[in-house]
Amino acid sequence: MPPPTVPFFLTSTTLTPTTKKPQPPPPPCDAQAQAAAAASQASAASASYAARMRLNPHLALRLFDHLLRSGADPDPAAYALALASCARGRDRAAAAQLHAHAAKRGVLASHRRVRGRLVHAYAVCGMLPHARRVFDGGTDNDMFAWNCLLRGYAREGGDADALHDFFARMPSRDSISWNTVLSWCVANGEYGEAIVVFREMLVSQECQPDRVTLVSVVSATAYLGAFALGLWAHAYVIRKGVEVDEKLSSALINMYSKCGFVEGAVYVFENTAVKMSLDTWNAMLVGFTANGCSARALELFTRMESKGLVPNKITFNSIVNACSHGGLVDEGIRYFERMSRVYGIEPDIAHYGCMVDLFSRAGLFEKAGEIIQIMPMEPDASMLKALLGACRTHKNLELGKKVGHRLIEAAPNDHAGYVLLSNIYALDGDWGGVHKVRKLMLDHGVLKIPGSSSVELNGVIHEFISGDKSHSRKRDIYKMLSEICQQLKNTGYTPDTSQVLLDIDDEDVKESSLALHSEKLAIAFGLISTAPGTPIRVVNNLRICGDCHHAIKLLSKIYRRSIIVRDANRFHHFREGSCSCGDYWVKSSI
DNA sequence: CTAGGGTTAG
Repeated sequence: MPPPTVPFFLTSTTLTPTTKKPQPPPPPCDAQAQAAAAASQASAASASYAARMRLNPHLALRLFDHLLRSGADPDPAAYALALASCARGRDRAAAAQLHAHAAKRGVLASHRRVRGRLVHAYAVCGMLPHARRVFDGGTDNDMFAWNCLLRGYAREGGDADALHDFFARMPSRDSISWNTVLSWCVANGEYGEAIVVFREMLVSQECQPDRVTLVSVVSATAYLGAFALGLWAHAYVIRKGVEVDEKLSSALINMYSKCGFVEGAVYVFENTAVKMSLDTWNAMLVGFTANGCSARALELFTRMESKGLVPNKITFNSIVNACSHGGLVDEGIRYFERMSRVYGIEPDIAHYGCMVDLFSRAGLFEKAGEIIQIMPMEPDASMLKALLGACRTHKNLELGKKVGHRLIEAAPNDHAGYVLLSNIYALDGDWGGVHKVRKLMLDHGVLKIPGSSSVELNGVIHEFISGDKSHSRKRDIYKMLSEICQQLKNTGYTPDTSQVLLDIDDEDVKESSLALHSEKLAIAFGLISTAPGTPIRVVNNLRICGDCHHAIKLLSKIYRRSIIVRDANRFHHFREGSCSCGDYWVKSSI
């Protein structure tokens, strides 16, 4: 809801509510009379209206306006309450007006609580320079003001250096200060940094980490796929008796899911004593879906409904995707229809995208086309990507070429369209087409993203890129790699060079470029640095390529290891020569 | 009831 451009308390002379939906509890039945009463009793009375003012920001500002109009001299508490309302209603203009009043009456200089609230209001309204000026006008700022300003620096689009600088200059930091920085790290993709900051927090001994701290830390380990760190964080929670509420339990479920350890997620889900929110259920559902446990996802959905929980958009997105993954076309249609019929949720583009994915993955391209026809919006790039991927899998070359060109038009800077389209031409044996696409890609200045894979060992993350020679154990790794290649050849495996899209004519070079894919390097490293039988967990930045997928299936059998690869968006649990994805998610190399 | 919390397919 956009904030009104002019504050109510300066423009309106009546007290007719302008908000369509007053927040519960309802506003007082006779607001006008109360406001008049408030005005007549002047500042002494303002505190007695505190409770009511807190409930409704707009009313609070109107009451304050009446105080001013009556010529009263509002006390600091009245300013503080009115400013809190500005903060809640994100009312920039009102904050500025109150600032002017408070400054004129000298309240600002003498009352740090008023100053703190003003810093707060400006910070949450995205007016950092204003917040800074008010803050700098005081000499006795409290932790509240410091933390509010810190939050202002941590806002979206803020300057990271300025944030860190301000944090470092704080005279002292409490858990809220640390948590503000940690959540900034997670929100800005600085997951490794989050771990570093958390370590600094522990070392500083300034304060105890709490459940909010742990949400950020656990989430960072989830993104990194840093399983040992994630386990350590969960152990820390248990050891220190950190309270696990529904947000922390969701984060833990998410962490175990994103590390490919579904049973860990289930453990947290089933054993968390707190009342679980819909988000907790959704986290578990997403965990099952991403790990290819379609049947368990469907069961969980049934359990949700029998408990009387009301599923939301995310629930349906996830459940339709579980159907898509499991090839359960009819069930997917049923859930999609149930969403709007039973729960009144209008499908958004993501839901239509899931349906296109569901149909096209199953080879039902006419059905996928119907969805695109009936939906009230234009297909987006991700929908075209799903469709195009399926065209490749099902060798629907004619449709694939059309969709491919459309995708490149829609997302010219995304390498996915070029890669998929050139795969389609390659399948058709149309090498001229392949080269044209490659040229198009170069013309647009689109770069291939280098593949990278990481393995965690004793809490340290070892990252490899294709053909990487920088690791300290590179000699051992490459020795292992050539042993691996030999073992693979003994089983009759031949490298699948058909979709290597480099401009390479020499088959040998193509083969060796495949052999040096980052996931193979990571697995070679995993095999030589962990005890026999230990599962190897690999985190990939891209989708796994078809050749690696085939090779890793064999390796899991040859070396009797379970190998868990987290891809750009899914998991592959390799065990005894097969993969949990049922070969449904394999993509070509790039 | 003064500040800090993640999650949605491909």
